[in-house]
Amino acid sequence: MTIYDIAREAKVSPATVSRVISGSAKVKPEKEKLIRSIMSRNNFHPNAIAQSLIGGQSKIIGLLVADIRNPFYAALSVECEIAAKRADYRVMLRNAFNDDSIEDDSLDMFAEHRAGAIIQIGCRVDDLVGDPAYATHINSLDIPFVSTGTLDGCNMYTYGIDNAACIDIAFEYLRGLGHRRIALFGGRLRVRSTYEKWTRYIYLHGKYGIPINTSYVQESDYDFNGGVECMNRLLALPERPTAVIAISDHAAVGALSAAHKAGLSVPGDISLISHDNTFLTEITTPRLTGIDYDYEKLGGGLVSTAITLINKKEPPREAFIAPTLNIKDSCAKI
Amino acid sequence: MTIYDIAREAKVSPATVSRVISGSAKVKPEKEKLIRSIMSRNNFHPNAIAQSLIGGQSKIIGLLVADIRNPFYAALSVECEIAAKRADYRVMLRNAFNDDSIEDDSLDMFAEHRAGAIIQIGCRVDDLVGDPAYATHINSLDIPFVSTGTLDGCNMYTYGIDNAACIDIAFEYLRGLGHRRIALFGGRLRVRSTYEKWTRYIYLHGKYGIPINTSYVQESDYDFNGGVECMNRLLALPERPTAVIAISDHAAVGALSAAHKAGLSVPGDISLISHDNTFLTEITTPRLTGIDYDYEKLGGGLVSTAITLINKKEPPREAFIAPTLNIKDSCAKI
DNA sequence: TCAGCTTATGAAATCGATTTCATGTGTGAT
DNA sequence: ATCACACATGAAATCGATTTCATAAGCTGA
Repeated sequence: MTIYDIAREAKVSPATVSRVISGSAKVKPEKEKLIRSIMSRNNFHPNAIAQSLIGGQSKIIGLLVADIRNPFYAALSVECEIAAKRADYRVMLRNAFNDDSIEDDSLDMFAEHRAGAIIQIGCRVDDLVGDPAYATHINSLDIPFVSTGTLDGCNMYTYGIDNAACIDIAFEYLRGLGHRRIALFGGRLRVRSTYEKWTRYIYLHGKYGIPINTSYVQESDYDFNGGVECMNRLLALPERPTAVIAISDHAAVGALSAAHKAGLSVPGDISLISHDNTFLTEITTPRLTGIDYDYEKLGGGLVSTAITLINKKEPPREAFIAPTLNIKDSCAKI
Repeated sequence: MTIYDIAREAKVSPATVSRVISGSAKVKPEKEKLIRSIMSRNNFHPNAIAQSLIGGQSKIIGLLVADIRNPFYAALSVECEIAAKRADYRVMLRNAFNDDSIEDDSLDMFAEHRAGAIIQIGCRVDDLVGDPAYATHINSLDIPFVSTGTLDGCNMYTYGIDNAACIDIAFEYLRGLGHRRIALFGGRLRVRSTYEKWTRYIYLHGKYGIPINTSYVQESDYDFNGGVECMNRLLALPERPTAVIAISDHAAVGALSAAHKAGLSVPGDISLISHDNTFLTEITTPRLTGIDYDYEKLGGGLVSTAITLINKKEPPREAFIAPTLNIKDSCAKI
């Protein structure tokens, strides 16, 4: 069933059918009614491929995430999908698994499908020291590129999270509860968002005249075992912290588990504050207090930036949403 | 950059360039070398849209899941994506969120993009009493349809999990540990997979002459709170079970939390066995023993069934993979 | 009633690759 | 030397929608 079949049945030209579908020009009401009835009777759906071919691009947004099994990416990708749908776009999802070749391959795949825009969350766009080859690759595609992160030398747009504000909120909250020995863990400093958090963490120590204990910053993978390892190292210190800031929920859950295993109570013996506020924070005991993001706003912002670019308008180069504090049960006064 | 540009530069016809790209016919080695060098120098990628238009269908498999934020669906969709890529197909993902209208809309969207096949996991294909309208909708698309579940009246193929075997394994394991008062919870009986588990659960009671306590089957949503509620109900019974089988990890985590809150030790006071073996089973204390699936095989089977159908071959109407037991720390001898 | 407009519509080109069909070239057999 | 056949290649049609351009029909006002 194509517009030609419909045109024949309605005794009009394919052009007229097309005009009814796209609403690009007026068609006599009786004809329109007839065409619409034939379309619905035959359950006709216009061929998106043919539409894309003539339009030069498809109504697809390529979405490249590090790993959808990570609840943070899952939550964000769902919001992107919903926002895209509202604008009549679809999402083509790929997982990069921190594998550079998959990342490159995904870009090419999006290009082959003539994606209108590409959104990337995680992997090489998060590196503090960007890979120039990857930036060149992205630039060569000539497809609008949007990310929560930044890649130097790349013609891209950022819609992300204010990382410094995350630490401000967490730090001030813990300080208000009386904590002075505060640790930061569960990420890699070579990742820009983590580096920015670390920078702010140091800055705040200076601001309040709190001496810095270099052992209080512990690097690890962003997962359960990373959290376990960091917490074990922190607990082994001669003067252990009274509060810890985890950079991801996944690592926070590991840290909580390690604390429990060491016989410590959270928040009785040590306070724990996390980032991301995924469902993981609800399934632990105690539930995890943490930095929360407006996922709908973040996903919506990424998508609307992408669509603005598709429409040849100029969105802000950079935008950062303000995080909030979601107080649950894992922090206490000292 | 199109095949015409390349043809002009190589002083050949577009047809020859196409033959090099698709390998559909022999081209003189020198010409082929020249064409390839021009393609790579210009970073050329064939327009997948044009290829799809002439081919009548795209190399896209539509993947419809209930909610990617559920770790079970995330794990499975990742495997589908990997398997699809191996066959040079891409996945277009949609979340249905148990909303019938989104489910219908997703089918239409896949049809508009001329997906070669559709794979659905969860939602209406899991209903014990299928929706005939949905079956009609699927049939009308004339696109191969594959699912882990079954929908009566629908021309579809099933590649799923042997649900009865799941219960066999869990039940036998608990029986071997000495348990006789075994509960089943964390799902809805109107969902076929859950119903099949429940049926087998009853059957096994008959087989071993164990009296059935109807309060030992507790229905709930497949999430944390569902698990909490079920466990609270089970613990309030005059004769509470010594072991419980959860139908999903998410509910199991809730049940564990509720047991802890009630001051019970797992597995000291009550044994807990789960299904899915997602990463959630690793982040609880104790880690959860449970029924495990070979996700790679399951995802691969769904995709290869789909691709077999795309290639006009006939795969098995139904196939079920055998689950296994993954013993961790949440079950003990009575 | 007719010039001058607006409005509705169809014919045909277009997007970029694939594929069929026809043709020209080269090879080997007789 | 000639015929037959394999092989490489180009011209042109094709997929299904959109869009431009031209034209016919309908309307307005002098």
